[in-house]
Amino acid sequence: MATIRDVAKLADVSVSTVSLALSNPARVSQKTLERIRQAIAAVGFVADPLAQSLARGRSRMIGFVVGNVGNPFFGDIRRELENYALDHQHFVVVTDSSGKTDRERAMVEHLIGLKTAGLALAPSGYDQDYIDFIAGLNVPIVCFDQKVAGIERDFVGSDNYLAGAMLTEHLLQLGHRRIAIITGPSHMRTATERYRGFAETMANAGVEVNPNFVVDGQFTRTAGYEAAMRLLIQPERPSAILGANNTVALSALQAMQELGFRCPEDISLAMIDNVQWSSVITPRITMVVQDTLALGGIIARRLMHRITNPQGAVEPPQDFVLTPKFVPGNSCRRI
Amino acid sequence: MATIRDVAKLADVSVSTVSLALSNPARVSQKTLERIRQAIAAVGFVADPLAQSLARGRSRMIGFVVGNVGNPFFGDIRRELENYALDHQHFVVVTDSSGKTDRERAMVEHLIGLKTAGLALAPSGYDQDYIDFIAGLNVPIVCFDQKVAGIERDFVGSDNYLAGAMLTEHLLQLGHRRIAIITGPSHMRTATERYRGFAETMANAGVEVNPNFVVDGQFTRTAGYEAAMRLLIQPERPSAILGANNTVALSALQAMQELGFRCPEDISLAMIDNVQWSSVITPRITMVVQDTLALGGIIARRLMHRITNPQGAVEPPQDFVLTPKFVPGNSCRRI
DNA sequence: TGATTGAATCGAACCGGTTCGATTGAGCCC
DNA sequence: GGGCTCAATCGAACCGGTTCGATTCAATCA
Repeated sequence: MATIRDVAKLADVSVSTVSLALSNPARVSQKTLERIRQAIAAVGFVADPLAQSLARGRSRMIGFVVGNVGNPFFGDIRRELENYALDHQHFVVVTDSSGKTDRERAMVEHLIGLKTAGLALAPSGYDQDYIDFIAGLNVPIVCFDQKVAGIERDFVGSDNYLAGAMLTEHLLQLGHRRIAIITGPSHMRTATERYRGFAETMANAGVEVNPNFVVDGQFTRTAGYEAAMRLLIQPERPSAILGANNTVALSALQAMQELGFRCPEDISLAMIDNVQWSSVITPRITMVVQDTLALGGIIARRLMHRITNPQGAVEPPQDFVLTPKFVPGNSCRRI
Repeated sequence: MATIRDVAKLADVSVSTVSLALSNPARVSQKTLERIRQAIAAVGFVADPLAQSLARGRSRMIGFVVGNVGNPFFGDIRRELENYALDHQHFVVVTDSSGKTDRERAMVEHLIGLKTAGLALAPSGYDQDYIDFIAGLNVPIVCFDQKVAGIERDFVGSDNYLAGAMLTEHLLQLGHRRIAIITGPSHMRTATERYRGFAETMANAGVEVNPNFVVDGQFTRTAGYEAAMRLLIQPERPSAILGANNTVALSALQAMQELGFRCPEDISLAMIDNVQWSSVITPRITMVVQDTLALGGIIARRLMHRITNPQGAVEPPQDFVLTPKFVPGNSCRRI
C-alpha cells in the first residue's frame, strides 16, 4: 500500500502539501497540484480511512442501528438512507441488536469508537440508564420508529395513534362492536399509542370494550399466537381482531386457520404495518401502512444536514410525524 | 476521553508497559499490574479501537456483505454469525449492496480499508474483473450462497442440484408431466444448478420438457410475475410450476390468483427456499428449504477459525455443501 | 528602497495506540 | 566476586494520516 509519504517523495513536496492538495486543492498552486496528481496515480495512492479518522477524530461512516434488519420496514429505510448517504460521500454500516438493549448499547459504543459521523437509531431501550447513555453521546443522532420519552433527539416516525384509530373506525363502520386488540409491549410508545387510538375511538363511539378482548402480544410471533388463541377460545368470541403490528396480526391469522375459523366470514382481521408478500396472503389483510420511503428520506436528509452543516449540529431536536395510509383488503366483512 | 498515556502517568509506568499489561498480562509483575488496573479504573480508560486497528493493521470487525439483508435467509445467517463472533470478541458490521456488483465492490473495498479481520461474502458479481478483485484480497473470506467459478475461497452453501431434483421428483411422483420451471439468471450457479436438477430428473424419468415451459424469472418479483404470466396464458398450460426461488414462486402464485386459477386444484406449485410467514400463505407451498442455521454456524466457525488460528489463514479453501430439506405443503395435488 | 502583505509550502507535533530492541537489576552459578 | 540469565520495564520508532504555526519569496505600496 502506498502511503502519503511515497506520494510526497515522488512529487518532491512535503507530506503536508499532499494532504492539503487532497483536502483543499485551491490552496495549492497549479503546477504542484499537477505533480501531486501524477504521483498519486503513479503509486496508486488511496488514503487510509482509518488513519484519516484517527487524525480527524471523525469518519465518513454512518451507523444504522435497528433491532431487526430483516424487517422490511427497516430494510426500506436503510435503503433510502444508504442511497442518500452514498450521494454525499458517506457510507452506511448496519448493526442489528436483535432487539436486545444491552447489545444495542454495545453496538452504539462500538460505532462511537469508530468515530462515526452520525447515527440513525431505532431505539429499543427505555430505562433511565439507557436514556442517559444516548443523551451523553456527542454525535448527530436521528431516532426513528420508537419515540422514547426522555431522549431529546430528532425523531422521525408515524402517527401511531391515528393508525390505531383509523382501523378501529373502519371496523366500527362495518358494524363491528365486539372488537378485540392484540397489543404490543407497554413500554413501547408505538404500542401504547396504537392502543390509545383504538381505545379512544371505541369510547368516542360509545362502544364498551370487553376487558377480555385486550390481550398482549408483545409484538412477537409466539406471544401474538398465544394471545390470539386466548381470544379465540372464549365463549363469546370477538367479531373482529385488530393486530397492533404485522407480527401479532399474522400470528392471529395462523391461529384462526389452525382452529378452523374462516377470515373474514367468521372473524375479521386488520393490522398495522405491512409485510412482505402480503399480496399473496389469503385473505388480503386490511391494514394501515407507514410510508417507509418518506420516513427513510427524512431520516437521511435530517442526519446528513446535521453532519455536514456546521451549525446543523446545534439545532434543537425536531419531531417529524407522518400520517400512515389506509390500505383496504378483504379481511374485514360487514356485519 | 482518557488515553493510555493518562493511565501510564497515573500508574507511574511507561506507556508500553500499560499496553503490554493489556495485551499480555502474564508478562507484567503482579504489583505493576495492580497499579495499572487501578489507574485504568480511575481514569475510565477504554482503548480506542481506531488507534488499535491502525497500529495493529487489523481490527476486530467482521464484514458481512450480502445483496439484501432483508432476505430472511441472509438474516438467519447473519444472526448465527453475529452470535458466534460476539462470543469471540468480534463485531459484525453489515453492508448491503442491493445486488449491485459495483456497489458491493466499493463496500468490500471500504471494509478492507477498515482492516476488517475477515469477510463473510455472498458474492453477486461474476465477471473476471470481480473475481480477480476478490482473489487479490489478503483477508480471510468465507463465501456463501453463490458459488462463483474462479473464486478460490471457502464456500458454504446448499446442494442446489438436489433441491431442484427433489421437487421435480415429487411432482413426477404425483403424476405430473407438464411441469414448468421459472428459473433464475443464467450467470448464477444456484440458478443453473437448480435448473439442472430439474432437467436431469425429467430426462431420467423419460419425460420431455416443453421448451415453452422453461421461463426466466431472474429471481426477481417483476420478472417472475411476467414469466408466470407467460406460462399461464399458453393454450396448453402446465399442470405444475416449479419456482426456482421463493420470489418467483410467490410471484407465480400472485399471477395465478389474479387470473383466477386455483392452487392446487388448477395448477400445482412448488418452490425452493422458504419465506417469512409461509405458514399463513394459502395454500401452504410445498418447498425445499435450506438449513440456514447450520449454514450460518459453519460460516461463523470457518471464518473465526481462519481469523484466530495463525495457520488457519493458509489452509486450502474448502467447500461445505449441505443437503436441503423437503417440506411438504398442500400446493401440489395428485393427478 | 525598505516595509508590508499574502500565496505557497514546509516542519513538527499530534491522533492513540503497538512493537521491538535496549536497559536495568535481581538471582544464580562457578 | 565476576559473569550469565532472565524477568520486568522502558524508549523510541511506527501505523498513516491531519493541522497549524513558521518560513520563504515575489508582488505591492508608501
